[in-house]
Amino acid sequence: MTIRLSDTDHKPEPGRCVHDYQLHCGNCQLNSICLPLTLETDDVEQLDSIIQRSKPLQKGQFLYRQEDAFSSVYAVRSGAIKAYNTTDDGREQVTGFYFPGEILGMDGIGTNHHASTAKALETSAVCEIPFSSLEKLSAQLPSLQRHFFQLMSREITEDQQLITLLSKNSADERVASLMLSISIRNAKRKLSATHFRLPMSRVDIGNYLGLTVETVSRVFGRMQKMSILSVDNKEIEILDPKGLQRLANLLH
Amino acid sequence: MTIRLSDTDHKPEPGRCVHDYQLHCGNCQLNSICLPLTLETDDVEQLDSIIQRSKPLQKGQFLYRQEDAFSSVYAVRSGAIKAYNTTDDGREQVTGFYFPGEILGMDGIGTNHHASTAKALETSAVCEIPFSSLEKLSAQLPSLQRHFFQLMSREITEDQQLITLLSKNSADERVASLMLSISIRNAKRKLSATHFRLPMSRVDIGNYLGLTVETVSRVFGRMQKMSILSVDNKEIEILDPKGLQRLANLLH
DNA sequence: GCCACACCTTGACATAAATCAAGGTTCTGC
DNA sequence: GCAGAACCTTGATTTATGTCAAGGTGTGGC
Repeated sequence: MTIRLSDTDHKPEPGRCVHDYQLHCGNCQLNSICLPLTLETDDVEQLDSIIQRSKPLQKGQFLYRQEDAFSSVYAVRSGAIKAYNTTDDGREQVTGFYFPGEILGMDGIGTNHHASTAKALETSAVCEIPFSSLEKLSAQLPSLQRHFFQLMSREITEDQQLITLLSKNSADERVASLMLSISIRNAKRKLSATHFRLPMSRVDIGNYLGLTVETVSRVFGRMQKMSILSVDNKEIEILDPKGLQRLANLLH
Repeated sequence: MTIRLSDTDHKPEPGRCVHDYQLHCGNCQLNSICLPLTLETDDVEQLDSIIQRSKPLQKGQFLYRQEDAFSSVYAVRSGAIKAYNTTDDGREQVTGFYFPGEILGMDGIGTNHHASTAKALETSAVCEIPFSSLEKLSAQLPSLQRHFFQLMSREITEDQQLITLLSKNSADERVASLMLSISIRNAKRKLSATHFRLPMSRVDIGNYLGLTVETVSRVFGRMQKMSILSVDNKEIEILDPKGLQRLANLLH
């Protein structure tokens, strides 16, 4: 259960693909949805130089824990991470799922301590971006400063959409919205928008959406019966995208 | 229903207090909880020079509306503002109440359009902070950049706390938490932590907390019966702070 | 290849909060 | 100071989702 981020003695095995460890922002396929988005080539190199890449996290390992001192934000390179809060009375609330190209950890900036715990849902690689370096570089590169402000702002609007979902929508609408969100985010990464494997358990989905496992399971059952989804354990196929949007209440 | 922010021909009436219109960040009593928090005297003056103050908003007037082009963030100087999202199907979700010293409008940075509508709950004065100026100044003043990153981060963690509240807590716990939040924010402004007037309606409270008006009203009734609160319409007195914390589930 | 455990599904029942309904109170404009 | 509107309260009833319970399925370790 050790965090391996600082482990640097990794030697690529002969004959094994090592591109993960030679990756730079400039040639990363995710850079169109990640931090370097709006940067010029020279600026990307500067950003690249502050980013630390490391060995992948295994399923169940922690990227950071609630109350840990905050020092970096992280970009997911591969895999999937869940972030969750633990309340005083020990209950957990999943606040987000992070897929490749997405940034997490910004909730620690305000207090210098992480306000949530981040855990790998499957084997995942992340880029660590030391915040102090990011701050300095941001002051020099207006487009980076702007971009980071925008990322944080988007995190705010996404949280507010989740607030609305939890407060106003039925179990079916919530699950449909999550499936659509994952579908859209897959499409952005040039993956199938209609056929994917969920990295998280039903418990995690329920926790994120404010529902019990049983309810999530029943909703999947109903959607399957309505031929909107085909659900085979964690394999999801969206059979009727319009129907799913209608269920999510996104189609007038 | 006009927004009066750009109205500048105000002439102080003789014998009427005009200090609102001569206020600077340097002498503002709220500056310990507002933007200038960590700035040196010279820097405060620079910040002060970009801030636009204006005539107060009357109750019901809009500071900005969802979809409006984003150009500024706002600090509340007096009164109270509510922010809410309107969904595609016309339902509203209150995402926050903003009191003096608090900053709103940051949800517009990500897309250059406001993601919510901000409406005055009572006569309110605000300071308008043009974002382009704030960005430029932030690049020059590291402590301002840091402070603004922190403000956005705190907005994220607060939204995540609301997510947890909506997802995991009962009606009583939600209402108790809101009362405590208002009490704590009042204390920060050197106002009474135990006796205050709610600027928002029961409908707004219910909307914010994901409850109906009837439920909110019944919860207040119950708390009154338990001698935790004294509720006289919008006048609230916290009779038993410990009891309220226990109800909010914040006391082990 | 099998055991154990975590994960998922389905059914029966309980319940918190929503909905529906009616009446009371407070505020606002004239 | 009055009329109308907006706001708030309280009661009776319904309902979506939670809880409890039991059994099925997939998966990783040995």
